[in-house]
Amino acid sequence: MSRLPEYLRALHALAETGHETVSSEGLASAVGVNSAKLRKDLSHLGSYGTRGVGYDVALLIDQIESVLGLTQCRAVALVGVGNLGHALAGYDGFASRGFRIAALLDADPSRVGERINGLVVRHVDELSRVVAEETISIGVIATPAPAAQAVADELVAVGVTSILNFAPCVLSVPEGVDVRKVDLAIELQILSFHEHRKASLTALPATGGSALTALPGGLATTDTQEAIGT
Amino acid sequence: MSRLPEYLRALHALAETGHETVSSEGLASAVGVNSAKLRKDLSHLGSYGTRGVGYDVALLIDQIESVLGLTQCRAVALVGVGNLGHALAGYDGFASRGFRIAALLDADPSRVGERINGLVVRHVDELSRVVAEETISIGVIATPAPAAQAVADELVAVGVTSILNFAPCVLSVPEGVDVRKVDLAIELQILSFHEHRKASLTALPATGGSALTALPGGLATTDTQEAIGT
DNA sequence: AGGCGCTTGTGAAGAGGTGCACAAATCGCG
DNA sequence: CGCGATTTGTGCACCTCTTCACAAGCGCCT
Ligand SMILES: NC(=O)c1ccc[n+]([C@@H]2O[C@H](COP(=O)([O-])OP(=O)(O)OC[C@H]3O[C@@H](n4cnc5c(N)ncnc54)[C@H](O)[C@@H]3O)[C@@H](O)[C@H]2O)c1
Ligand SMILES: NC(=O)c1ccc[n+]([C@@H]2O[C@H](COP(=O)([O-])OP(=O)(O)OC[C@H]3O[C@@H](n4cnc5c(N)ncnc54)[C@H](O)[C@@H]3O)[C@@H](O)[C@H]2O)c1
Repeated sequence: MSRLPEYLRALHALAETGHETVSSEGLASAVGVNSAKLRKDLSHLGSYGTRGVGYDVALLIDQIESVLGLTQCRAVALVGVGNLGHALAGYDGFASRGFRIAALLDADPSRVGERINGLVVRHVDELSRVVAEETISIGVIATPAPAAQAVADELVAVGVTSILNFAPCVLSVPEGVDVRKVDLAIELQILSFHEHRKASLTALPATGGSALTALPGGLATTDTQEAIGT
Repeated sequence: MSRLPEYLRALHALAETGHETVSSEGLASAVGVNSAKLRKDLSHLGSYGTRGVGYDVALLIDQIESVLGLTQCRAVALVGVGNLGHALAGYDGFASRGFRIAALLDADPSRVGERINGLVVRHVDELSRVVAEETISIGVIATPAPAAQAVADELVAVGVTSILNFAPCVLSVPEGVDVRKVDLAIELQILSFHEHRKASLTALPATGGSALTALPGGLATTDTQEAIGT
């Protein structure tokens, strides 16, 4: 389930504020989901709640981390240390979430050798050597779109089976390889769509505007978080 | 539909390579979705295809952009010009997708005045003035998590009704305000989950591992793109 | 020990998305 | 002009995800 990481984040926050147990209601409202859904999700990984009491925060964290395979730190290789790659390499928030940036790779010779956050940028040709040194389990692509497919192919070739892609393009990968993409422009466009719909609804409350703006309520934009709390 | 932006991106790519029309099959495979689903999506915004021929690329681009409200460039305000904010501010890929970064805001006085990509960083207190100058339709939060809620409140207070949040936390906003979040650690954790599942499946092909790893096939991790093409 | 309030876990109903398969429509060509 | 090839648009069945509602279980208080 893709919601498990969100539960995990909320649980860590609760643990830090001293809570030892949470009710499904409490955790659900912290994450912004229905409490029944949360209970059903949690029940899929076994029964770790106590009726009448709730869930043991620490125990649940362990359980979720175990299911997510975060029991030990996972090493990720970052390919493309440009604008965005620099930000990612300099980000210290991954460590606490179970990840360690183990290698920085770039094709630009003038970038190779640069030191960022204690890591030296290496040439992308060294990829196979890097993978041999470290047990890389995830590759992150932060190169321009035209180079992304080639980089993905290289990652797959050296045995990486999970890729996070920031380039705005679709990657072709063999079966068994997982790709997730983050495209900020798409996020903005989805917001733009809602903005557009809100605007035309207030402008023409009765008649309705174009075909789509007249559609019922909230359509289906994945992962939105609309109107939580006050 | 959250797939519309993806279609749009693929259509732009097709337009650049000279295609004047596309069949649903062609476009679907470029995006990595079922062709029937694509046709159904497209039929929701009216009939703009010609049977026996396909869809007119240019016309379809116009239609989708119109539905998404991208007919004119939308102005976005970026709050938090740190590590990640710099990368976003320096990114030139938004313009071609319908967005213009119109303002950079930060709370740190030592950052105020800095010039990035032709824009001057202004103090976050000037937010209301900035919104008055420009018609800001989207706010982007790239501050540390503890500051994110306060920034969101300020954005809402000055009339912003769409927010893209990079801070790893849940935002509370009043009804009518849309929030989308991008949490890279969550993306990595979802990949980690699949990685973990793949590992335990190959290790114990018959017995199956823990409760969850024994679940059927592909679970439900939103937005994955698994094994497309070869 | 017994009862009471609270919370989990889950069956069942509902809603929505997905994909197949096919009729309707259009184009090109003989 | 008619026919076949091609492709759209969609009815229908299926399936997953969501949500409600409630029984079962647990702890605490009397
Ligand atoms: N910067 C952002 O805020 C932002 C936002 C959204 C999307 N993106 C996307 O992220 C990607 C990177 O953006 P950026 O702004 O960092 O671009 P950039 O041009 O600053 O950096 C790209 C880096 O990739 C390296 N590179 C190019 N080809 C390579 C190859 N074959 N192997 C290894 N490295 C290679 C380049 O040397 C460069 O250092 C782009 O696809 C962009 O569309 C960036
Ligand atoms: N850098 C990354 O690659 C990365 C990756 C994933 C998530 N994030 C998240 O993005 C956010 C920003 O990350 P970062 O690395 O850029 O952090 P950063 O510390 O480098 O930058 C944060 C910026 O926000 C400013 N700020 C703080 N409080 C503010 C306020 N109230 N109003 C306006 N500005 C304020 C700070 O002055 C600073 O310039 C964080 O929440 C982080 O968790 C970053």
